[in-house]
Amino acid sequence: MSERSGHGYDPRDVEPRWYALWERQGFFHADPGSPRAPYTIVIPPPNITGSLHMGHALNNTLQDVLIRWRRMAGDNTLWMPGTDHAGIATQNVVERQLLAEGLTRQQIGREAFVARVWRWREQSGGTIINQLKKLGASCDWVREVFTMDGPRQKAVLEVFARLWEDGLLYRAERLVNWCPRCETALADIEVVHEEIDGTLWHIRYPFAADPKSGVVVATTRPETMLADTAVAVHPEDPRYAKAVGKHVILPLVGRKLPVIADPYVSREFGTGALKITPGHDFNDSEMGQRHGLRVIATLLPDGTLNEEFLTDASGEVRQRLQPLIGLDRFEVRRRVLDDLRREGVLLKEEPYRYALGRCYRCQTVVEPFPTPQWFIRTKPLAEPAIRVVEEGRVRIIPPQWEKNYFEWMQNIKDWCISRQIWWGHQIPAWYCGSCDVGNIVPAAEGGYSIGRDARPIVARERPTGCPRCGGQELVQDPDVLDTWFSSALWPFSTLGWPEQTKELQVFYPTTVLVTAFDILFFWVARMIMMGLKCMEDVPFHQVYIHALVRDPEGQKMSKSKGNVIDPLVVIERYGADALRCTLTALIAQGRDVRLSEERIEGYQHFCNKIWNAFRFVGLHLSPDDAEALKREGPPPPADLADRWIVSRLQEVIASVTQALETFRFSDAASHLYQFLWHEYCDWYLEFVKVRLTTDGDQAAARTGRLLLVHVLEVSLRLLHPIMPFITEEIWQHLPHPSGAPSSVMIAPWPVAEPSRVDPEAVRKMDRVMAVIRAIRNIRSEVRIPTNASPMVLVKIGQEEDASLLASAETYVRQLARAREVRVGRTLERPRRSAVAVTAGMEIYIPLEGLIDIAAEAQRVDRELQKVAQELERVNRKLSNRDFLARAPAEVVAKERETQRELGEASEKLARHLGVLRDER
RNA sequence: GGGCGAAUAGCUCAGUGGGAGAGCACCUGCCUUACAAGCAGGGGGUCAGAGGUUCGAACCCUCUUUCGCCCA
Repeated sequence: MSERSGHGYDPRDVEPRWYALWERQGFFHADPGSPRAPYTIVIPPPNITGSLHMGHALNNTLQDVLIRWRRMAGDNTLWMPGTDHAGIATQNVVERQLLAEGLTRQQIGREAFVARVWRWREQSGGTIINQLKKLGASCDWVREVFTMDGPRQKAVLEVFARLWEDGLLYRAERLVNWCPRCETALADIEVVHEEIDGTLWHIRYPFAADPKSGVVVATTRPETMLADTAVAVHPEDPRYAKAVGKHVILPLVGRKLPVIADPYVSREFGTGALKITPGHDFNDSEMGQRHGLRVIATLLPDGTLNEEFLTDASGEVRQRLQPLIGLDRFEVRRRVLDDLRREGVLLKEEPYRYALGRCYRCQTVVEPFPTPQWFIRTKPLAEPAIRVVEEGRVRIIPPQWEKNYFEWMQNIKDWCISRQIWWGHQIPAWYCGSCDVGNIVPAAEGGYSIGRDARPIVARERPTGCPRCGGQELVQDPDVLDTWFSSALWPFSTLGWPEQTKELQVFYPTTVLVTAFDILFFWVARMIMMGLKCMEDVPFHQVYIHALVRDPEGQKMSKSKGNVIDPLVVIERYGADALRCTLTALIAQGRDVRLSEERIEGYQHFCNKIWNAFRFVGLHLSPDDAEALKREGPPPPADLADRWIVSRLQEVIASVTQALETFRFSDAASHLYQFLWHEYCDWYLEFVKVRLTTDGDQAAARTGRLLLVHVLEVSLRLLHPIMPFITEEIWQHLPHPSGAPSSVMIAPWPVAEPSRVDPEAVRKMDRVMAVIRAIRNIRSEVRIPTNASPMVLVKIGQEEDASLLASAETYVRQLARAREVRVGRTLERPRRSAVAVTAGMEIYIPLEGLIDIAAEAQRVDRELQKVAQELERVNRKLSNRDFLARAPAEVVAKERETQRELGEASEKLARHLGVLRDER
């Protein structure tokens, strides 16, 4: 890293200082008693095991931009913070700790384990909250909640009971996605599918009646054959017409399987014959139901082979397969393949690409597994949730996500909500130890499991007795709820529901939810369903869906790839403002953010630019100036440059505000970047510098100093939501009227004043700047030494330009480093001078022998070519009769104007080129 | 297999029918007292390809190619 020059902006001591002050002053706190319009955002609760990554940084930066903007705009803003208990993830963390001590959770028991997780949460669960503070997040921290705290537990119990009472919950044995490592069921969407290069094995199942022939099936999971209960073919497949109705013998096991016909079978896949395993495959399970097939589960919850598949096997088979019992399913696969090979029924192995499902938490390959679980009937909840989006009561931004939402909602499956883990909301269902005792199955280490046909007693609190038999021995369902169950209640549980709190009344429905697209189904869809069910109203009016942060090559950032950019490191090195500005500027609707340190460095430079502009402004501001600003506010413009910058400021206020209103974060950032750097610093500050350094009009110089402060002050307010720290640091140094707010974060959001918009000044300054640019261009191209001050002649085409250039003469002279600027309608180009044509004016710079005339002729020729090319295009257009007849009049008029300008420029350049060539 | 999206300067991306843009990178010249983390100037594009609609297409339609994501 380069050495700091000493003039740079150093965020490291600035940022923590202001954050502490804001928090201490209570600026983040929302008052439900306020009469102002509410504006609410609930934070996507970060996982307590988490540490701030770039996804969080992006997501929370955007929320903070919105919240800080609306707070300044006068809304009663509530940014509701909290954390998520993250069932499996948190349990995994604490189990790993136990493992390091040589313990398992089963050894210490459920109660001690849960106590230990709570202890871990007290110590480490707040890490990410402190990291959010470093980012500058202005959450209402005194309201911080947790998905497992008392009020949130109460909300979960209430919703569970209501769903039960309304018939939207059921407990049943179904094939579910099972993670053998976590030993729990997963919801369908918690399974991540990944294409892999695998193998398709062809296995011959001999006919029972004629073992010399048979049916060849193809499978990617040969070990599941142990649980096969049929072979299926397509009813219209001529290859197998004679096989249907016959029986085959399952190799290795010896079980007799019927050959059934089902139109579900694809004739193109493999051999056209499918082995059917209702206990280990979702499609087979459905087919099994249609044909009344037996369900055999060959695995234990940990993925090892059990003995069930041998129930009807002969003693000989039983003995032969005994060594497989207790082996892991993938080892079983290897052994089964060996055995099949030995028996000569493994006919073919072909490479095959297929999708493999893995646990989204631990990447273990999931296994379809029949177990009793709790499900939510989602269809009745999904219908109204679809409707509110169709009707626009919930707006999804950008709207292309609506399609995905509808697609998923219309094909929604029942939601498996029970998890066989200990950390989470334990299911509020009890079973009677008297009349239902047969379903309470003792398990290892004093635990128990609940049978398939148990009769649950659902209640908001532990029932005193069994409502059926009065029995007193009740045991609670050992399962806990899917973490997303409590997250689905977040928009109202955080506000105190089911209590009818003031907060709930004022801040629900929330205004906008900001989240990444990857949890649209996990979270957003479920919040809409639950909000409508429990609150009878939408949980939020708008959902802003943003993309993911990736590395410069577009790869997902991950620790294993080593391409992670740690936001905390970035904040330490470049400051939170630089990071926030980068993320805000790079986020474009629907596109992933490709983040590199290089980009962040660019916005660090922007911080530095603003800081140095402030240093200049501060340096020239006298105590009298400050007093005047405090007393009277900004002065009226003294000249054209003043009118120009004030007018441009109004346009920036309007465009930044509009960008934020339409969630175009990057537009807001780039408008401010462009204005502050390329208009305020590059031009206005230089104009004022001219006034300050020449012995001219002292009043005009003073106006310039005051307007520099004024424009900066307003810009800082516009920039504050994106870059809260540096704007506060500078804002605090600027003079403010007495009674002004004590912080920029509670200062009013700027409002554009139409009366200060001055199109004439903008148009005129554009001409002045064009002249300066043209002179600079010549200087650079013909290599006039930097310290030389040549004479400049400007031949004008319209009288108005005479007064314009007269009034701006010092600006032109100093910013273009000209000794003298002579303006006239009838000026002749001096011999041996450089020439430029711009804005209808001709600019001559006599070069007194320094010039290489041939090179200058070449330069002018290049310029002429460019103009001629443009002119050619316009001429072609204007000679098209159809264009003249059919294009709108204003478009034609504009083209005519362009034609006139280009024509003049071209003619002038051609004339000068001719003269230059003669001068050679 | 179904769906969605993308392809514009070396890179990252704006640009919803009427003069191809920005940031970064690159080249040239400057330490000009706010800023070298800077200033001034400059070069650079068959808007993936083909066809269509239109007076006019980066933009609308169709097809093709390539890439990404989601669902099965």
